[in-house]
Amino acid sequence: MAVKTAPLTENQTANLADMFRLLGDPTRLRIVLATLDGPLPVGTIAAKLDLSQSLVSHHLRLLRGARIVRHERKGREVHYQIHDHHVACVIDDMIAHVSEVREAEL
Amino acid sequence: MAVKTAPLTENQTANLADMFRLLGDPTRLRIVLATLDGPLPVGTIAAKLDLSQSLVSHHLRLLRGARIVRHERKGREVHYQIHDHHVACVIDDMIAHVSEVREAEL
DNA sequence: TCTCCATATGAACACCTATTCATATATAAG
DNA sequence: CTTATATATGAATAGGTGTTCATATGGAGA
Repeated sequence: MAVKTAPLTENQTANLADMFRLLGDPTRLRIVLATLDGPLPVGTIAAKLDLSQSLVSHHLRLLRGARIVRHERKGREVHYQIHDHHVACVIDDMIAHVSEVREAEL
Repeated sequence: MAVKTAPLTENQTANLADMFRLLGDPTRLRIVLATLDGPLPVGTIAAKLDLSQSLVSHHLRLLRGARIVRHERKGREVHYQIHDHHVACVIDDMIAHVSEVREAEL
Protein backbone atom coordinates (compact mmCIF):
# COMPACT_ATOMS: atom_id res chain seq x y z
CA MET A 1 0.00 0.00 0.00
CA ALA A 2 1.51 3.30 -1.09
CA VAL A 3 1.29 6.12 1.39
CA LYS A 4 -0.30 9.44 0.45
CA THR A 5 1.87 12.21 1.85
CA ALA A 6 0.32 15.61 1.80
CA PRO A 7 3.18 18.13 2.21
CA LEU A 8 3.51 19.26 5.80
CA THR A 9 3.85 22.83 6.93
CA GLU A 10 7.04 23.98 8.57
CA ASN A 11 5.42 23.89 11.99
CA GLN A 12 3.98 20.44 11.46
CA THR A 13 7.38 19.13 10.45
CA ALA A 14 8.96 20.76 13.48
CA ASN A 15 6.36 19.24 15.80
CA LEU A 16 6.85 15.87 14.21
CA ALA A 17 10.61 16.08 14.66
CA ASP A 18 10.15 17.16 18.26
CA MET A 19 8.09 14.09 19.03
CA PHE A 20 10.72 11.81 17.53
CA ARG A 21 13.56 13.73 19.17
CA LEU A 22 12.03 13.37 22.62
CA LEU A 23 11.72 9.62 22.13
CA GLY A 24 15.26 9.53 20.75
CA ASP A 25 17.09 9.71 24.05
CA PRO A 26 17.63 6.26 25.62
CA THR A 27 16.98 7.41 29.17
CA ARG A 28 13.88 9.34 28.21
CA LEU A 29 12.64 6.45 26.12
CA ARG A 30 13.03 4.09 29.08
CA ILE A 31 10.92 6.46 31.14
CA VAL A 32 8.25 6.51 28.45
CA LEU A 33 8.28 2.73 28.24
CA ALA A 34 7.82 2.59 32.00
CA THR A 35 4.74 4.80 31.79
CA LEU A 36 3.18 2.26 29.42
CA ASP A 37 2.68 -0.10 32.34
CA GLY A 38 0.23 2.26 33.96
CA PRO A 39 0.19 5.39 36.18
CA LEU A 40 3.36 5.45 38.27
CA PRO A 41 4.68 8.02 40.73
CA VAL A 42 7.96 9.74 39.85
CA GLY A 43 9.88 8.09 42.66
CA THR A 44 8.84 4.62 41.58
CA ILE A 45 9.93 5.28 38.01
CA ALA A 46 13.28 6.58 39.23
CA ALA A 47 13.80 3.57 41.48
CA LYS A 48 12.72 1.04 38.87
CA LEU A 49 15.09 2.51 36.26
CA ASP A 50 17.86 3.34 38.72
CA LEU A 51 17.84 7.02 37.82
CA SER A 52 18.00 10.10 40.01
CA GLN A 53 14.70 11.70 40.95
CA SER A 54 15.85 14.98 39.47
CA LEU A 55 16.70 13.48 36.11
CA VAL A 56 13.38 11.69 35.84
CA SER A 57 11.53 14.84 36.74
CA HIS A 58 13.39 16.87 34.13
CA HIS A 59 12.59 14.34 31.44
CA LEU A 60 8.96 14.01 32.48
CA ARG A 61 8.63 17.77 32.18
CA LEU A 62 9.71 17.62 28.54
CA LEU A 63 7.52 14.60 27.83
CA ARG A 64 4.58 16.36 29.42
CA GLY A 65 5.12 19.45 27.31
CA ALA A 66 4.93 17.34 24.16
CA ARG A 67 1.87 15.48 25.42
CA ILE A 68 3.67 12.19 25.33
CA VAL A 69 2.73 11.57 28.97
CA ARG A 70 -0.04 12.83 31.25
CA HIS A 71 0.15 13.46 34.99
CA GLU A 72 -2.25 13.37 37.88
CA ARG A 73 -1.75 14.30 41.52
CA LYS A 74 -2.43 11.59 44.11
CA GLY A 75 -1.80 13.18 47.47
CA ARG A 76 1.86 14.12 47.59
CA GLU A 77 2.72 11.91 44.67
CA VAL A 78 2.35 12.73 41.00
CA HIS A 79 1.46 9.78 38.82
CA TYR A 80 2.52 9.67 35.20
CA GLN A 81 1.21 7.54 32.38
CA ILE A 82 1.37 7.50 28.61
CA HIS A 83 -0.71 10.34 27.22
CA ASP A 84 -2.92 8.30 24.93
CA HIS A 85 -3.05 5.01 23.10
CA HIS A 86 -1.98 6.64 19.85
CA VAL A 87 1.45 7.38 21.26
CA ALA A 88 1.60 3.85 22.56
CA CYS A 89 0.85 2.56 19.06
CA VAL A 90 3.63 4.55 17.49
CA ILE A 91 6.09 3.12 19.98
CA ASP A 92 4.80 -0.41 19.46
CA ASP A 93 5.10 -0.03 15.71
CA MET A 94 8.69 1.08 16.03
CA ILE A 95 9.42 -1.83 18.35
CA ALA A 96 7.95 -4.18 15.77
CA HIS A 97 10.02 -2.57 13.05
CA VAL A 98 13.26 -2.83 15.02
CA SER A 99 12.48 -6.46 15.77
CA GLU A 100 11.88 -7.22 12.09
CA VAL A 101 15.12 -5.57 11.07
CA ARG A 102 17.03 -7.63 13.60
CA GLU A 103 15.46 -10.82 12.30
CA ALA A 104 16.32 -9.90 8.72
CA GLU A 105 19.94 -9.40 9.76
CA LEU A 106 20.39 -12.85 11.25
CA MET B 1 -6.90 -1.51 23.77
CA ALA B 2 -4.20 -1.86 26.36
CA VAL B 3 -0.76 -2.62 25.02
CA LYS B 4 1.23 -5.59 26.25
CA THR B 5 4.81 -4.49 26.73
CA ALA B 6 7.34 -7.23 27.07
CA PRO B 7 10.44 -5.69 28.66
CA LEU B 8 13.06 -4.83 26.07
CA THR B 9 16.72 -5.67 26.32
CA GLU B 10 19.27 -2.90 26.65
CA ASN B 11 20.24 -3.26 23.01
CA GLN B 12 16.67 -3.25 21.81
CA THR B 13 16.00 -0.08 23.74
CA ALA B 14 19.13 1.51 22.32
CA ASN B 15 18.14 0.57 18.77
CA LEU B 16 14.66 1.91 19.33
CA ALA B 17 16.03 5.18 20.64
CA ASP B 18 18.40 5.42 17.69
CA MET B 19 15.54 5.12 15.22
CA PHE B 20 13.62 7.87 16.97
CA ARG B 21 16.71 10.03 17.36
CA LEU B 22 17.49 9.88 13.66
CA LEU B 23 13.95 10.99 12.84
CA GLY B 24 14.20 13.68 15.51
CA ASP B 25 16.28 16.14 13.55
CA PRO B 26 14.11 18.49 11.45
CA THR B 27 16.44 18.53 8.46
CA ARG B 28 16.90 14.77 8.48
CA LEU B 29 13.17 14.27 8.88
CA ARG B 30 12.50 16.46 5.85
CA ILE B 31 14.89 14.28 3.87
CA VAL B 32 13.09 11.16 5.02
CA LEU B 33 9.72 12.67 4.11
CA ALA B 34 11.08 13.44 0.66
CA THR B 35 12.10 9.82 0.16
CA LEU B 36 8.48 8.82 0.76
CA ASP B 37 7.57 10.22 -2.63
CA GLY B 38 9.68 7.63 -4.39
CA PRO B 39 13.30 6.99 -5.37
CA LEU B 40 15.07 10.31 -5.75
CA PRO B 41 18.70 11.14 -6.53
CA VAL B 42 20.66 13.00 -3.88
CA GLY B 43 20.94 16.16 -5.91
CA THR B 44 17.20 16.36 -6.44
CA ILE B 45 16.54 15.98 -2.76
CA ALA B 46 19.06 18.68 -1.97
CA ALA B 47 17.55 21.03 -4.53
CA LYS B 48 13.96 20.36 -3.51
CA LEU B 49 14.72 21.01 0.16
CA ASP B 50 17.24 23.80 -0.50
CA LEU B 51 20.03 22.02 1.33
CA SER B 52 23.68 21.55 0.43
CA GLN B 53 24.61 18.32 -1.32
CA SER B 54 27.11 17.54 1.41
CA LEU B 55 24.60 17.90 4.20
CA VAL B 56 22.07 15.68 2.47
CA SER B 57 24.69 13.05 1.82
CA HIS B 58 25.82 13.06 5.44
CA HIS B 59 22.27 12.59 6.65
CA LEU B 60 21.48 9.90 4.10
CA ARG B 61 24.50 7.99 5.31
CA LEU B 62 23.11 7.90 8.82
CA LEU B 63 19.63 7.03 7.62
CA ARG B 64 21.05 4.24 5.50
CA GLY B 65 22.96 2.82 8.45
CA ALA B 66 19.73 2.58 10.42
CA ARG B 67 17.87 1.07 7.47
CA ILE B 68 15.46 3.95 7.37
CA VAL B 69 16.23 4.49 3.68
CA ARG B 70 17.56 2.28 0.89
CA HIS B 71 19.75 3.31 -2.03
CA GLU B 72 20.30 2.13 -5.57
CA ARG B 73 22.79 3.28 -8.18
CA LYS B 74 21.36 4.57 -11.47
CA GLY B 75 24.34 5.50 -13.61
CA ARG B 76 26.16 8.32 -11.85
CA GLU B 77 23.22 9.04 -9.62
CA VAL B 78 22.28 7.28 -6.43
CA HIS B 79 18.57 7.05 -5.81
CA TYR B 80 17.20 6.94 -2.30
CA GLN B 81 13.81 5.85 -1.07
CA ILE B 82 12.21 4.88 2.21
CA HIS B 83 13.52 1.50 3.31
CA ASP B 84 10.19 -0.27 3.69
CA HIS B 85 6.55 0.47 4.25
CA HIS B 86 6.82 -0.26 7.94
CA VAL B 87 8.99 2.80 8.45
CA ALA B 88 6.51 4.77 6.36
CA CYS B 89 3.70 3.60 8.64
CA VAL B 90 5.48 4.73 11.78
CA ILE B 91 5.95 8.17 10.29
CA ASP B 92 2.35 8.35 9.14
CA ASP B 93 1.13 7.33 12.57
CA MET B 94 3.17 10.07 14.17
CA ILE B 95 1.86 12.59 11.65
CA ALA B 96 -1.68 11.51 12.51
CA HIS B 97 -0.93 11.85 16.21
CA VAL B 98 0.52 15.33 15.84
CA SER B 99 -2.48 16.36 13.77
CA GLU B 100 -4.89 15.07 16.40
CA VAL B 101 -3.07 16.89 19.16
CA ARG B 102 -3.26 20.13 17.19
CA GLU B 103 -6.97 19.71 16.69
CA ALA B 104 -7.51 19.02 20.38
CA GLU B 105 -5.69 22.25 21.21
CA LEU B 106 -7.90 24.50 19.12
C1' DT C 1 2.51 26.98 62.94
C1' DC C 2 6.51 23.29 62.01
C1' DT C 3 8.27 19.01 60.00
C1' DC C 4 8.50 15.38 56.62
C1' DC C 5 8.14 13.63 52.18
C1' DA C 6 7.61 13.86 47.06
C1' DT C 7 8.37 16.47 43.25
C1' DA C 8 9.91 20.45 40.61
C1' DT C 9 13.20 23.86 39.17
C1' DG C 10 17.54 26.55 38.16
C1' DA C 11 22.30 26.80 37.09
C1' DA C 12 26.50 24.91 35.42
C1' DC C 13 29.09 21.73 32.78
C1' DA C 14 30.51 18.18 29.64
C1' DC C 15 29.48 15.88 25.78
C1' DC C 16 27.43 15.25 21.42
C1' DT C 17 26.12 16.47 16.78
C1' DA C 18 24.42 19.21 12.85
C1' DT C 19 26.53 22.03 9.60
C1' DT C 20 30.11 23.89 6.58
C1' DC C 21 34.18 23.69 3.77
C1' DA C 22 37.42 21.28 1.29
C1' DT C 23 38.58 17.24 -0.92
C1' DA C 24 38.17 12.48 -2.56
C1' DT C 25 35.83 8.80 -5.08
C1' DA C 26 33.02 7.03 -8.81
C1' DT C 27 30.72 6.82 -13.14
C1' DA C 28 30.02 8.38 -17.95
C1' DA C 29 31.52 10.44 -22.17
C1' DG C 30 35.02 12.32 -25.64
C1' DC D 1 43.68 9.28 -20.34
C1' DT D 2 41.19 13.49 -19.48
C1' DT D 3 37.15 16.04 -18.37
C1' DA D 4 32.70 16.62 -16.30
C1' DT D 5 29.15 15.44 -13.20
C1' DA D 6 27.26 13.16 -8.98
C1' DT D 7 28.05 11.60 -4.63
C1' DA D 8 30.80 10.54 -0.54
C1' DT D 9 33.97 11.58 3.10
C1' DG D 10 37.08 13.97 6.60
C1' DA D 11 38.04 17.68 9.63
C1' DA D 12 36.68 21.57 12.26
C1' DT D 13 33.38 24.26 14.75
C1' DA D 14 29.35 26.26 16.89
C1' DG D 15 25.22 25.37 19.11
C1' DG D 16 22.30 22.26 21.62
C1' DT D 17 21.20 19.12 25.51
C1' DG D 18 21.50 15.40 28.95
C1' DT D 19 23.14 15.09 33.52
C1' DT D 20 24.30 16.50 38.20
C1' DC D 21 24.01 19.28 42.28
C1' DA D 22 21.74 22.35 45.05
C1' DT D 23 17.60 24.40 46.22
C1' DA D 24 12.69 25.51 46.01
C1' DT D 25 7.83 24.26 46.05
C1' DG D 26 3.82 21.81 47.63
C1' DG D 27 0.89 18.73 50.09
C1' DA D 28 0.01 15.83 54.52
C1' DG D 29 0.11 15.28 59.28
C1' DA D 30 1.07 16.77 64.32
